[in-house]
Amino acid sequence: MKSAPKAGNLAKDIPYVARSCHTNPSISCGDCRLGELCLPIALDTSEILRLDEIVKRGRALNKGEYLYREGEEFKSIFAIRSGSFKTFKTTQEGVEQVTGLYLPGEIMGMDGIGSHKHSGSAIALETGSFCEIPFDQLEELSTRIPSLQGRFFRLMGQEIVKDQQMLTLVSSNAAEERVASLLLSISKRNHRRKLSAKNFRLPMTRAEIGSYLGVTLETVSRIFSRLQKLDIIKVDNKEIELLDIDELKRIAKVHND
Amino acid sequence: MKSAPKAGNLAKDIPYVARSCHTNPSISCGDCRLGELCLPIALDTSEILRLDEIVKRGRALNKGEYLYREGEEFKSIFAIRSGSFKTFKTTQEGVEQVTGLYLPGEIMGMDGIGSHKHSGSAIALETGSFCEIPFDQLEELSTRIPSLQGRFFRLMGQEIVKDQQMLTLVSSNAAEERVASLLLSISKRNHRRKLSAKNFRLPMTRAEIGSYLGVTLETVSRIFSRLQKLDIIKVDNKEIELLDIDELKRIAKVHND
DNA sequence: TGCTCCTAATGATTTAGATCAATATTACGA
DNA sequence: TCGTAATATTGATCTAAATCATTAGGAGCA
Repeated sequence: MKSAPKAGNLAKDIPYVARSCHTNPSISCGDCRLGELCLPIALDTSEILRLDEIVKRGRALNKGEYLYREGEEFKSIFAIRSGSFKTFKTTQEGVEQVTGLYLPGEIMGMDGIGSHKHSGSAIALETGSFCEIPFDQLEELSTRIPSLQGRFFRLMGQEIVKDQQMLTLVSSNAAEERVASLLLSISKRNHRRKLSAKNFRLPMTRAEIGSYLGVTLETVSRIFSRLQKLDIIKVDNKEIELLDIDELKRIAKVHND
Repeated sequence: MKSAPKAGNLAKDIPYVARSCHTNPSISCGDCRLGELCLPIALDTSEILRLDEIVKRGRALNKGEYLYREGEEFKSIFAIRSGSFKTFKTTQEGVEQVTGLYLPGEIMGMDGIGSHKHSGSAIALETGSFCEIPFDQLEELSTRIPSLQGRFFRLMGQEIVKDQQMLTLVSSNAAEERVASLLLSISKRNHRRKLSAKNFRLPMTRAEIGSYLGVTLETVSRIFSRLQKLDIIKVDNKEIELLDIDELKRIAKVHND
């Protein structure tokens, strides 16, 4: 068994992972290395301090624990600090429909703003942590910090564009394109966080990926196998390596960047 | 030929339609009968006057004219006053993918907020008119009128939920369900505007509907024919009559309202 | 160490909807 | 008012992906 590196006696009994920057609940927005992806961007130092006052550092959640549930009263938005989360709706037949995948630095819960109720549920796909930002306080602060208001308008606008891209992807493209696009999306988002764009662990099962992309889990599995046979990706269960990103982009019909 | 009713000599040379309330460009937000669907809701009289000052009443657009184009700099959002509009993206193969249908009282253009560029284009599906609201001025006014800020946050939240519902619809449901859902959606939105929930004119062609729903135009046509044969709807080209809304809801798998 | 559950891979078969094709209908401009 | 182009319907055929079914890996646990 490989033991985790020691870092002074502060951490005697705490598992290594719990000491990393973004799982340390005491860290402030100004010091958070996710800041540039999150809300504080566009704020100056004193403004960040004011934001800090309303942000609640949430406890870690284990896999399967809920951040919020469909139909629940909307109170807060959530900034992911570590781990990964999915959002989903449950159809009246009891089938789960995945509507989103959220990685560190991304904001969840904006689906509740329009009606004061969450339109879907959110759960942790693995152990993760988050910051909770009470929305009424964020609104109040936004009227006093115009750049925060602008930042949040833009965040919501990005969410709209993201959802529309997903709609376009699912309504017009073949299964292989959808899978390729998802892999590229995760790769890109990892890259933004200074992680490897080529190697990553899929946070979702084949069934969840399929639900998200509007195909069956068998189709997802077959496409992974096919792309592996073509030496475009390497698949080891949930570990993915992108071997030929250009070819993947060609398949996903991504022309830009 | 049936002549339009006369209404005093003000309108001597102007076609009848041009005199209706929501195509009269001089009408103010406070007097607009769409107010309750649009931005002014939640504002008091003096606040509406301030909003009025920044709203530009746009000229009427003919079918096929653009409100904005993909990639164009984002400057304003648009409130539809009359007619109908679609938003769409053009794929690199030159195929048009419809991303939205907008009816009077609804707000378009929020796709540009996140990046200051429009992520898609918007054109008139028939003669229509709109109000243009410069976004920088709306932002500025929002910091001074908290209820306006809140109203706009909620509008954006609704857009997010709407897009996610569309995603869910397209990624999980059969073609017939998608068509039934679209008919019910138009019906419901007509009803909100005090128009008939049972009879309406489809503003889109079969091809546009198909693109929006992720099916081919032939499939749309076949489903219309099938639903007509079952006496669930009556189809006369673009004129639709909903004969059995409950059955349509059953097909669309809508349980609520 | 083996047992059970969950997840993934892969093959066989079926099917919903795409594609191709041929009219029919409607809208529109000269 | 006619003629042409755009739009819609309907049929025949094809195919990508769904469905059904089996086997194989892991992970967690007694």
